[in-house]
Amino acid sequence: MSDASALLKNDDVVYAATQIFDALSDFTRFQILGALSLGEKGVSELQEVTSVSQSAISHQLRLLRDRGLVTARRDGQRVIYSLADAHVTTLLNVGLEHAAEDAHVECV
Amino acid sequence: MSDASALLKNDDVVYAATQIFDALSDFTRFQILGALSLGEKGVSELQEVTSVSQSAISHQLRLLRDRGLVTARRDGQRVIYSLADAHVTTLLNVGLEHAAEDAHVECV
DNA sequence: TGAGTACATGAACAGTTGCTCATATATTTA
DNA sequence: TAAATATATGAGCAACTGTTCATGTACTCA
Repeated sequence: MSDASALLKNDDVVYAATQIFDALSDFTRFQILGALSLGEKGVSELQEVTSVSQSAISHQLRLLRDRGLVTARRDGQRVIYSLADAHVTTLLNVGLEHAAEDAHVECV
Repeated sequence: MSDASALLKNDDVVYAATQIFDALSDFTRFQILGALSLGEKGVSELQEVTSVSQSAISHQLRLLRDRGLVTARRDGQRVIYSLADAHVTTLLNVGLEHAAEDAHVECV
């Protein structure tokens, strides 16, 4: 249990935090991570969730992998992606909840 | 209490979430918000926390205000900024905690 | 009113981002 | 091995971002 005001003084921690938020700040990447939060998926399955090309998705997956948010394993011709850890799921959910409240979304 | 998988299907909510994360994805903005999480502050006080010009801070404060993350009130010559709601504090803390864990920061 | 202080704004620019297109690599099956 | 399928990569480009510089506005006090 760290104290936030102490962490704020550590520039490396602050920078690391901005990098996590940056990964979540793009629509395509958020869709990818959101889809993966429901279960591991191959690239072509992710393509059905987003509205961009296969190439664009691969580029974003590379970025997410480089930043440690997703992991990949090969399964035959396919490459299966998963979220790297529970942190990502937590952040996705917190962001979605708050966005939903701010936007006054009707709860169906 | 919303279900994340339902929110994921709502493009407006997803976009709103990315906008929140985007606001937190810049070093200067994160420093500003972090400072405000410890209490309201004027522009010149925020300048001591960051390493950029007064103009740059004002520009970022404008962005944060437009996105509803901070509020401002005038007090004489000064303009005092505060975090708009508890959501922002929560996200800051969650991001910092996770960044600290990922970075294996020593807990002093 | 005029000078001084605090903050905001517009223009301009270098650096970055996310995309598509074309092509390369890896794997399976005939 | 050749063709088909699945994914990755590099180049190139339009759009966006964060900054500084110069200047504008708002308020206070003498």
